[in-house]
Amino acid sequence: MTLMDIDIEKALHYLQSGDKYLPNLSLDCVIFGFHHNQLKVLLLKFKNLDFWALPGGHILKDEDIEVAALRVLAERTGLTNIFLEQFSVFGNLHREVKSFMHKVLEINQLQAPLDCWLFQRFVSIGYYALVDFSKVNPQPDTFSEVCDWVSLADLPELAFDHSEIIQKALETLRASLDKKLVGFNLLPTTFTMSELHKLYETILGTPLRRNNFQRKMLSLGILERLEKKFTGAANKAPYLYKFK
Amino acid sequence: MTLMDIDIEKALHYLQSGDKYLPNLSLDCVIFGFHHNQLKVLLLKFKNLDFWALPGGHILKDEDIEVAALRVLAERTGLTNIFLEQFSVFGNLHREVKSFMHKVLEINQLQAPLDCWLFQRFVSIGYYALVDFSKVNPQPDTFSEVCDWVSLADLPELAFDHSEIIQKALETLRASLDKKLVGFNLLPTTFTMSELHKLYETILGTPLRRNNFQRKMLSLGILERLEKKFTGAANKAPYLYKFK
DNA sequence: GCAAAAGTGTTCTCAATACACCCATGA
DNA sequence: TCATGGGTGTATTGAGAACACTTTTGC
Repeated sequence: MTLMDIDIEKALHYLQSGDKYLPNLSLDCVIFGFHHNQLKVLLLKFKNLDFWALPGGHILKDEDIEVAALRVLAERTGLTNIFLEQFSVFGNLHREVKSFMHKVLEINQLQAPLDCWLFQRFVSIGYYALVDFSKVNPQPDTFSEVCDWVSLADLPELAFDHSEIIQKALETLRASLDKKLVGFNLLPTTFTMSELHKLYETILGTPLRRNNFQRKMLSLGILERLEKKFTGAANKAPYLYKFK
Repeated sequence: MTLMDIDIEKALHYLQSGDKYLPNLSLDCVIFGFHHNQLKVLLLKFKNLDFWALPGGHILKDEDIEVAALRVLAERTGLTNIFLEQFSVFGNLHREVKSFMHKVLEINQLQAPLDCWLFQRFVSIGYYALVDFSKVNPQPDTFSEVCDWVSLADLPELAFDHSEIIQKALETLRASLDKKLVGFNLLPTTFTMSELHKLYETILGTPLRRNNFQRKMLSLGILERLEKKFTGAANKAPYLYKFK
């Protein structure tokens, strides 16, 4: 097995940068996107390990926690101005961060003292973000070889307790969909009713009657109807809408 | 002005116990109770200062965060087995914990080094708890002279950002009332429909039709009707109910 | 003309609302 | 017998579900 190189200098710098951040605290971002009628999350694959993980990070000592989350999001997606919401804190004693970190360092042949800050207990603040899939430019970090979208229906093996975190994020998203109308953050600025319909069906995991869905959405008074969109398909051209 | 004494030994011990806890992390508990048709929260009044605050605490290095919250609740109420839910994290850079701590120590003539752990930045995890008012036995802590119920409609001046925390807790409670049926945790094991009705009206802040409310509750199938309760009042005796 | 998908109309159902009425209780 | 609050009956309303139908588009 050949190993992927990691940037040793960057890695060592990271291992020694514990005093920049609030200790014992981390944050994990569940970044949702919608593409090809599938709900996806942006994940990182560790170099030389068959584990994926959520984009995450730490909070600078003089940084708002929300600003820290936005910073992490910007680093992984290239985007600013992202819809973002805190949804839960994961503070179990047995989150098993330490053993994963050991694996990551070992496989990459990095030495770290036993009292390295990364082996501490971490209480993690969970954020979920909704982005326009087409605008994202995924960027791996030092310890990951890939940063890519993964379908929620087909998640790989995840490190830490990140499966649980994604599950909880999804539940929060579902609950907020009707109540706070957050779904539009997953679409481009203009979209067809059919696209919105598919989005709702996918997130909620249940079929919704096309015609009733349309009436419901229109009755909310939050959509502005624009020109028609001619796709070349042999059917009536749908209107484009934008969110008011 | 005469000062209330504080237990110097306990206070000093507390000032030096920073290494027991996860640094930069705290938790605040919004404990709701219902009494005399009013929604109340349990607050502490600082000794020799005109500020009140939420019961709070820190997380031991080898303690689950939820266990820590239950420990704080037990210390202030004498109760175990409390309904408890995490609702938000407060991590603003400018929470201004430090200046309040200075005031508290100064007025009580306690010396603390400038690098004392209490002057750190704190990210605080907010929990709300619902308790049976009649079962609570409020216990002040070292730095407080009073631990008592305060009506939400009549809050005193609060330390830190505790007003904001209470507000957010109330919003969460309102949203959870119908969805998760958590309200019963605020009542004794048996109660009349009228009591439940008043509870809902008080929490939601809106009048609810008595008869429709009754039908709605009964139709949920979560109440068990028990014997009648004869109060001595000149009217039909209401049934007692208990939550299934 | 035809298939495919978009858009709208109409009925039905059920729960929430609003109103009315009867019942038990103690003074 | 009366006032008071508890409990139930019933008509009305409105939102959502289920059905049908018309319209537009490219082949």
